Amino acid sequence: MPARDLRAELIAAAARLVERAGSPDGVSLRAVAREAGVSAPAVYGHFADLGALVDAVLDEGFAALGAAVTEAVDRETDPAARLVAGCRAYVRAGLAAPGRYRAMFGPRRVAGGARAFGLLVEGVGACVAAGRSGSRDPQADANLLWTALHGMVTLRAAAPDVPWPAFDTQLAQLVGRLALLTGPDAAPA
Amino acid sequence: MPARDLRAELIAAAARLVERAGSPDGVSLRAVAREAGVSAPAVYGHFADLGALVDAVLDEGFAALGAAVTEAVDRETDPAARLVAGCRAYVRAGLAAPGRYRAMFGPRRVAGGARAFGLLVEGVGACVAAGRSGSRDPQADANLLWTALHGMVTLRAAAPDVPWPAFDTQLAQLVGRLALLTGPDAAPA
DNA sequence: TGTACATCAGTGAACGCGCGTTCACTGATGTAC
DNA sequence: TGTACATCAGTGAACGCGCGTTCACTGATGTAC
Repeated sequence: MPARDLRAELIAAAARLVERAGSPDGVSLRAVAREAGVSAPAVYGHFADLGALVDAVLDEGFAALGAAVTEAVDRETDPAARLVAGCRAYVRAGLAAPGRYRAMFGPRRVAGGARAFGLLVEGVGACVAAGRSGSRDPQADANLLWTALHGMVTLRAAAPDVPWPAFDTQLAQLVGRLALLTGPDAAPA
Repeated sequence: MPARDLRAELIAAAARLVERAGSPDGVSLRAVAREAGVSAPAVYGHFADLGALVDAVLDEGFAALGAAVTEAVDRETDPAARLVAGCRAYVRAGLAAPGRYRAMFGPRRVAGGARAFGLLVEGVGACVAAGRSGSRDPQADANLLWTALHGMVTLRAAAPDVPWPAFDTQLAQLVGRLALLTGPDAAPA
């Protein structure tokens, strides 16, 4: 193991700047090097250019998002509870690094989001199979759900001063109504 | 009336660049001047600096969004139809200039969004009063709705290549389920 | 109507700055003998 | 163990560029007489 892993340090430094800027623009290679305490040309030893470095930051973001959701889902057994837990983890993970999340779903990129969507389709499908959801089109309803979760992350991040409704309540209502859950996890009112 | 209204032309040019960049960063004063066919110092005759010019672009965006929603709502009489029409207009207007919409809800700013939210609360309240919605908390449900509409704009804009469900169907389902509509505009499945 | 002048929106040149990228270099680490 | 050398990650100086902003200017438009 080397004394330091400059590649990882550069990604971490760039992630901090992306987080601050909420956008890949406005992050400069020189600023990343400065943040990492290293000269600017040192970056070229690890990344072809600034674009590759930012790509690495966003890829890591998608990996973290997927891991958070998977981990949360795996902690539950009941299909509806799994769906709710996964959705909660998605929004929480997004809001834990809202600037990076925003950049992940900015112009170009996004490809990594498809994995999260796949998990949602599965989750809704499992609820239907268990008789816990009235969905007649799990794919379409998972789409509604993803749309709403994405909105929850980005709108709360954009306006942190607004007195938003309680997080868990709002999340449970979105999932309950859009995934047409029945039983204990339904949240009609 | 002057031969040309450079102020308006600068706002229009800046709006084009914001649209292209999807972010206020990455738009430079010199680029705006170039786009407007004018020298860079000419900008200072109309705006204090680049920030003020971008602010004008975003303010105009909020005004356009509000006008589109109001106009659509005014074309309907039935409360549920008004709500659906207003929501549809919101998403359509956002997707008509997704880069600008994204910038409007980026770091700082957003204040203009409160007006749209107010219209939504009114709309849900009117449905409740007319017995067309089962909502027991119109404010909270309007919040859910705004969250979902915002997600619909930003997620579709971020991933235009994804085969999204049909626009009107998806919109009607979101509104029907989140505003708890009953009757012809309900969209349970 | 014709001339002299004031106004003022927009210009072109210039400034200092941070940027991405290149290049020859340095100096620490590891290997060969 | 000790010395000579190869490797190679990171440095510092330099380049050309687009940026925001300033300044004195120009030249068209409108007014006064």
